Amino acid sequence: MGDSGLNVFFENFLKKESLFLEKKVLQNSFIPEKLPHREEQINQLAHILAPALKQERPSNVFIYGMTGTGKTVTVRYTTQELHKVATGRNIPLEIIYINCKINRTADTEYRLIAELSISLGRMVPPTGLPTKEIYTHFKAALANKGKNIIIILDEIDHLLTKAGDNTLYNLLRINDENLSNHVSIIGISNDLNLIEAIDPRVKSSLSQEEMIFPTYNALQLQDILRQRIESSFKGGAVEPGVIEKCAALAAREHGDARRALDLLRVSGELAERANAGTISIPFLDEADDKIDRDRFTELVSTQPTQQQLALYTILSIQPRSHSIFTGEVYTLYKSYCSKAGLRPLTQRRISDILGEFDMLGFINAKIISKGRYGRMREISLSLPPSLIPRIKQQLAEQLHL
DNA sequence: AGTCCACAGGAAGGGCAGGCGA
DNA sequence: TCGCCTGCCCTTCCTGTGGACT
Repeated sequence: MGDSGLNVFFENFLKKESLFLEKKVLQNSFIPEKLPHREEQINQLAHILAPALKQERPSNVFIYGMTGTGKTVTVRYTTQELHKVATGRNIPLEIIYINCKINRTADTEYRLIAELSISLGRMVPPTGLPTKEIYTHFKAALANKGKNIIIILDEIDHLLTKAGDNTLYNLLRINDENLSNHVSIIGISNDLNLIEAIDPRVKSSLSQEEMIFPTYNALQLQDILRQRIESSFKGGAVEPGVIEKCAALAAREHGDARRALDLLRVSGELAERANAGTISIPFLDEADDKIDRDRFTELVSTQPTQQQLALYTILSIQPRSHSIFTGEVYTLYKSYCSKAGLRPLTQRRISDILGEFDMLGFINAKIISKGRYGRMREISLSLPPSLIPRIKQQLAEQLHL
């Protein structure tokens, strides 16, 4: 495309009518005015938090549910409403939301406490101080506020794996020594197993109240989609049948509302790019592919070199249909290392990396015993098969293999 | 009943980078 | 600028273990 060609393209781009009214309605940070099929949970949470309005300390809450079951949005919605009422009546109330997964803001004890202190308006260095010191800052910041404070720890399972339950234990104990204000904690997690494994003292304290969010079924997802479509797309932009299919695709993945909204948004973008006047089912299918593809290629390309090499090793074994075990991966990994001119990591480390891959959803690792012939991980790929050649290719290029 | 394989995964610590105060 | 602290990645050394084999 020459200069003038580009020019025409941009001009046309501007002239083109968008299918979207407000795209942000489909983003998962958006908090709608109504949350269909979550009335009960909102109600329950409201009951738990209401004492804050009377300057009493609400119970800690532990919320569990799969991804896309509306945990975060329900909590944000409810606390937002609570905050509105409190502000209207001059009741001191502070609500801090922290996603323990984003930007590594809270994957260590230090960073979490630093982040909390900053949220309370106290500047602290992002690293460098002894952990004890940072608690002193945090307590000082709390003392300044002298009111009810609700801390929302989203993806708290991430905090637990990274920082350990000691962090949470220390945080939960803040109330014991600090009388001028009340700290309540809302923990949100999508991994129930992990919570079962934590220190019982932490568990009982954190889950004074427990809420479990059920997954949405296809019909409920349809309601959610209809509600969002109303304000996100122009009238008639979405063809009949798209909502139903979109809900069905998302319901296939344990009723994930986030997935449903992403699907709709991406198919809208694809339709726009193709100059189609409406969103039809083929765009939806394309979006379904694209979302998987983007998620994994992004994840793979941002892995450190050694991790990439380990993944490449697994991918290159995979075409053979027999199951793969740790030993085979490690042996082959070492040979690829010499090929790529890298010093191989120890088996111990690779073992951990395989564990990370399991967590990331690249592989499915199961520990099995072959009796006399040892105990090891049985590895199968959980990447979408259609993506494997593409990812392998991408890794080969990045690793110069 | 006991052995022993081939790892899993815990504990401790080394080395390094980034950020701090002095 | 230096020494110091911490988190992170990694190694070393270690103990634990399900079940086929003897």
